[in-house]
Amino acid sequence: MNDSVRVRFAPSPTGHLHIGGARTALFNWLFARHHGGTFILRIEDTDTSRSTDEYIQAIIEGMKWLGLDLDEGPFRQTARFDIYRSYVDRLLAQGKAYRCYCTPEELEQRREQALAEGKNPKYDGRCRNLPRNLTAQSSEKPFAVRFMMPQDGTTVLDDMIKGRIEFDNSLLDDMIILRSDGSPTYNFVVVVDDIDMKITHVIRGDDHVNNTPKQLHIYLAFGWEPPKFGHLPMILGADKSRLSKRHGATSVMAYKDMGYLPEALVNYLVRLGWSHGDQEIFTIEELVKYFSFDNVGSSAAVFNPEKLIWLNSQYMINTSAEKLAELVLPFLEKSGLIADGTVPDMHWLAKAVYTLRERAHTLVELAHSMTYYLADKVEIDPKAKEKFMKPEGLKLLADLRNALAELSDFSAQEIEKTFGAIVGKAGTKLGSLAQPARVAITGGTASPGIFEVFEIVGKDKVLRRLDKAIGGG
RNA sequence: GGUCCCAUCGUCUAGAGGCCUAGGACAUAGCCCUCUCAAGGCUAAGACACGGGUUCGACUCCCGUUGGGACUACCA
Repeated sequence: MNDSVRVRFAPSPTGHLHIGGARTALFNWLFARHHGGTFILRIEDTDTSRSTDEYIQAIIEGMKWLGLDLDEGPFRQTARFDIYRSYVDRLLAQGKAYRCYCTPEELEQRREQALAEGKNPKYDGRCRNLPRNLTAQSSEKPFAVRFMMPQDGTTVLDDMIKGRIEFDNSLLDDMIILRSDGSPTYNFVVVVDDIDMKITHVIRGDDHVNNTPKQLHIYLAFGWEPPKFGHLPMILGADKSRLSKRHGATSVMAYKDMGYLPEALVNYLVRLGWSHGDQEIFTIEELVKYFSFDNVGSSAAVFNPEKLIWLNSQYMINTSAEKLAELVLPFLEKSGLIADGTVPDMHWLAKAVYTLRERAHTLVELAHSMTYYLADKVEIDPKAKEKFMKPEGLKLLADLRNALAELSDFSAQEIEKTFGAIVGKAGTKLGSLAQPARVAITGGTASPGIFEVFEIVGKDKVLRRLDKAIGGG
């Protein structure tokens, strides 16, 4: 390969950036970065009835969040209709395309009939051989433009991922390249644009494999050298059907809202179809360095949320407490634990986050688990109370409370010594004090080390919660 | 229906004809660590879809069967 690699991600803005699209974008991006090439975003909005500006923004936002930076674009196809028209005219003039006066209704009817008779619903080519003068005369009638496909022979696609694939030309339809409203269609514009933008490698989902021979013939008709193709296998849901909303969240930004780190999602997505030996966790630099289509598999992959969660927790553990504190802030505001606009003591927050980061799998969980650090009061879980708030425990708690009140240095270290002294005097194990203490301060039976928790909650709140617990609250 | 693609543990995958008694990761179970919960460590269970070839030898190559998926629009 050389340094002039140019690739594009070409979504249609009919929805948010979803998991499958994100992976296609990622593989394009990695390929471009690996080769020091150019990554382009092209918006395929020729279906004006389904495309919206809002979704264009959503797609850009999703890519930005994932860190897939653009070198060129976004280009919009709706801004290029004149260009496509001129190419259609060229084909028409050369007799490589023709006007079709069949109406969509007629076409649909014939299609259904063919299907009902078990025949191929291929266009019958009835407008193919209309005399030229007739087509000129009836130009006031609405027409679409069809591309004249070869009727025999085979077309070969040499795919970077799937290898050599042969197609029988007789099965190819004279597809419409220009609708009767004058707008061009996908299979045509994709070719014109890929040439126009000097795309060297077309990397897309393998739902496009069957489009490729049609597109190849358009390259041929213009005398253009086609780019290389790489068709990525699909991502499926747990039931092995195409990933959709039924399988849970599919939009990339939904994962942001659920508290995933973009690096974790990227790492997860890249392992769907690509591998580098036994390695599971990669930095972006490593991905760029190692990425190659030699290691891209050709079978579809099932999206497995559990592994994503594991990866996310790995990334959280390896993110600095300071950084995590910043990241969790919006989630704390969202959950109401911190009032909007209030700036907490970030040093304190980082300390709190540090104790929790290997216990939470997502930022949402992290924020939620900080309740007892941030809230004024905690609610005691009835089951925990019943199990640990027995007379012996309460007695120890009272001793603890009195000793703690004397502490001027309310640090984990001093707190631990205090616990030790009380337990030692009572001749019991640490657990018999630590658990009641945990329940009193956190409201539950699971938390980080109790000494750290005490320090972070702070002396005032600790004493107050202890008092309340001892008093039977 | 037709065309095309795909096929290793439940899931993601390693595997380039002998390195395979099929490796790793997630999930599951047990143990260890331990103030609880995690994290971490160790262990267990768990797969080459099936049938034919080719070969001295097939997870690996070929063919078929079965199963899954995609496409088959004046959608992209």
